[in-house]
Amino acid sequence: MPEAHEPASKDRLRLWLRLLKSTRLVEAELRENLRREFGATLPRFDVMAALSRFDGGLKMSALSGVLRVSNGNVTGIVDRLTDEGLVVRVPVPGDRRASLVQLTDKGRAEFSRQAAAHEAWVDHMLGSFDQGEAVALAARLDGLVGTLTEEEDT
Amino acid sequence: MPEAHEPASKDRLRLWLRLLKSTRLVEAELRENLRREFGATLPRFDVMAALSRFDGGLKMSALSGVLRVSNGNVTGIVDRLTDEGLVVRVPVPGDRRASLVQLTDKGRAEFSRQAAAHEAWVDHMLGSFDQGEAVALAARLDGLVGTLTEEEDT
DNA sequence: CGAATAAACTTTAAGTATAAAATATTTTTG
DNA sequence: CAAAAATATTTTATACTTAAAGTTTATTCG
Repeated sequence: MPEAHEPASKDRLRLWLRLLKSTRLVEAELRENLRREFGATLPRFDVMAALSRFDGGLKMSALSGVLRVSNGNVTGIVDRLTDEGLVVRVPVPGDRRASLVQLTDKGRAEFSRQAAAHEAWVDHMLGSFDQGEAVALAARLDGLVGTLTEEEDT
Repeated sequence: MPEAHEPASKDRLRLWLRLLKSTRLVEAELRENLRREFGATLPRFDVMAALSRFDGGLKMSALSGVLRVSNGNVTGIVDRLTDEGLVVRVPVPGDRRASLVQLTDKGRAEFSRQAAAHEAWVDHMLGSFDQGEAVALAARLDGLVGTLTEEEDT
């Protein structure tokens, strides 16, 4: 009796566990580096990164949508960034419920230092992927993101 | 003047962002499913999964090592699993500092239900990877995990 | 033996995270 | 126009997370 193949589900599970483990390793290292080099955290970096991609700033709800974290969560992170003078909440004319979060000059300067270091850390950690492999795998994962986000909107 | 190639670091950064986004999407879905179907959470599932792989149980420190989370973190999760009657802390003969965490019968039964559902969810979400692709990518990521963990131990 | 060191855990403080409820403000509609 | 529904955000309650400090117990070694 020939050996049965393992079901594909087992291999997909293994793939998921590897994906999770590598992501967590990289994330932990980035988190630690941000803390050590800048006294910053990953969530704060993520918020600043999102704001730096949108001139004019983002509303709280847009921010939580882009980052895919809950509304209440963003409130706290923006509060702390505000305390540190890196972002400001600007009232939205015509809608007194909403506010626009923007990077301050200080925030922009700080973010560009952090972003440069961040890119270098990632480049080093993923150095075993040559450029072609990086492009190909990124595209493949983009496909996955596509199927996952379509489904969710159903 | 010919267009300069983008530096590899940009492509590695893009790869990292995709990796992060796909992992978070899958993780969020698993978290939500665990909550909805079992009233459970991912950290609790992870602890039970680790315990189920080691008959005889694990010491707190071993658990935090396997899961790569801090000591103090494991304390809280095990506390809650204990309250729910899914695990127990058994004293280690000869070392009154340590204790061995073990799944109870109830914990084992509960975990096997959750694990089956978990595998099916992952299989569905990663369904766009055929078996060969899953095996190949898992191997590639295993290599990445290797380089990342070597470095850290330096 | 006894002091110093190490090991196993827990506690604490601060930050991050979610879901759900509460608040305030628009917009829609009967 | 006023009641109802929808939006934008904050608050609350609970859980997870880490780093650092603290407690208790074991081990080492002078």
